[in-house]
Amino acid sequence: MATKRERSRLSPRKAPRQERAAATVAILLEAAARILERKGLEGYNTNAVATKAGVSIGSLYQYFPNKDALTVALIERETAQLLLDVDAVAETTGFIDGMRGLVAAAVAHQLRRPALARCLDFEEGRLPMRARDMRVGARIEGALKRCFACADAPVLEDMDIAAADTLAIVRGMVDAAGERGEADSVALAARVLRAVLGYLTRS
Amino acid sequence: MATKRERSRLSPRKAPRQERAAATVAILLEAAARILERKGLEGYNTNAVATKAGVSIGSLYQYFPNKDALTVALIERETAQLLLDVDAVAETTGFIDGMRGLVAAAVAHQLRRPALARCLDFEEGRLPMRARDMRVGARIEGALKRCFACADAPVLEDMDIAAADTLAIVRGMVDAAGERGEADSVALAARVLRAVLGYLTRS
DNA sequence: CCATAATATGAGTCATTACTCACTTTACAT
DNA sequence: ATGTAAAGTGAGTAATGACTCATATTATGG
Repeated sequence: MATKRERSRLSPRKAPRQERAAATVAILLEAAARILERKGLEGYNTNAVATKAGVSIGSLYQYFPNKDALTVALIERETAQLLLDVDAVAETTGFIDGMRGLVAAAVAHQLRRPALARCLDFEEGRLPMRARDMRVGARIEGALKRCFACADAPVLEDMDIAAADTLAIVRGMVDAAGERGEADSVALAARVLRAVLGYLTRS
Repeated sequence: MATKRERSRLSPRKAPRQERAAATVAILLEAAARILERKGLEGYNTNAVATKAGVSIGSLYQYFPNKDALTVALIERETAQLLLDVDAVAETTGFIDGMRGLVAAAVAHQLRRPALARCLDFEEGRLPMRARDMRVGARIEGALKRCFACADAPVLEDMDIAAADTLAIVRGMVDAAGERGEADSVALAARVLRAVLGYLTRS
């Protein structure tokens, strides 16, 4: 971590106008992802990203004003599908089905690229991301609370705490599973659902 | 992260012989802890640690051959009490009491210095620590499995998976609680125990 | 074609940081 | 007292890594 210069801008420097530029941005993001999952935060630096992308360091800084902006863009790319899945659960009616859907979405997300997800989770905690409401965790908590409001949901003392705990259980379990290389998402989702329902329904 | 030199030695360079030296080592470790919990991994560097400790950088390297060795020593200092507590549970007889004891130990550990524990957890995953068996997680899993073997324990399909999942649930919940500043360890321990027992006893 | 904007390049700059070493100071044993 | 080993010092070294900028190449509209 050399140079602690401006780190205020987190949004992209400029949008790519031509298809060529869009491709460059995509390649840069994928290179960043690969480095993070292979070398971890330790080996994650902009020079390495540019090299791995086969793009000059100057091009990287055409689109991202600084390293954190690149990280944020990657977080957004990685969580896009998860957020779609989470929002889709809003359509579901019923407590159990809702919970099953949310758990399945979280498991699928984390098992897609476990090491990457873990690094980005850590970075998200450090970055001054835009409004808390936009953060992935907060949006999942919102979906959880909607499930808790279903007619067939168990009675809960404090929905906020229940949502936070549920999210923590899911994150903890899928994170650990990803780390030890577990790949069977069906079995994992079943166990996570068991833990979550056990927590929520136990008197 | 400048210089990627020798990082093989993880044990202290030499033991302090005089009381003065032992004090210096202790001060260095505490300075490292404070920096980690205030500035995170980002601001954690040996020069800063030495300065905060009011000790010269040279002295730091008298006792720690490299930065990782310092981190490892800090991990050992921080987890010492936890491991004592975990081993003490071995005396307990009975499944429920054993689980209660383990959960209480984990909660107490993480709430002691939440931000620090989180950083060290992350670092432990990266460091080539001595034998897996020595790692904190592995030792807790061992204690869990001993609980699972109690006569009054629920029947479990796969103890290894159950232990790993249980540890993940505990870690996830206490980690999240620490992050959002929850301080009531009794309430937290109760909820964690509920989650764990819910997971283990649900058919 | 040509003008202009968009995109791409990469050597170079400068701050940061892990770590060394020649040296001084302090404590202890005899 | 004094020799010796332990402890402490901090300026300095070299590597690293974020980021700039002058310049070159490519695309697009007229």
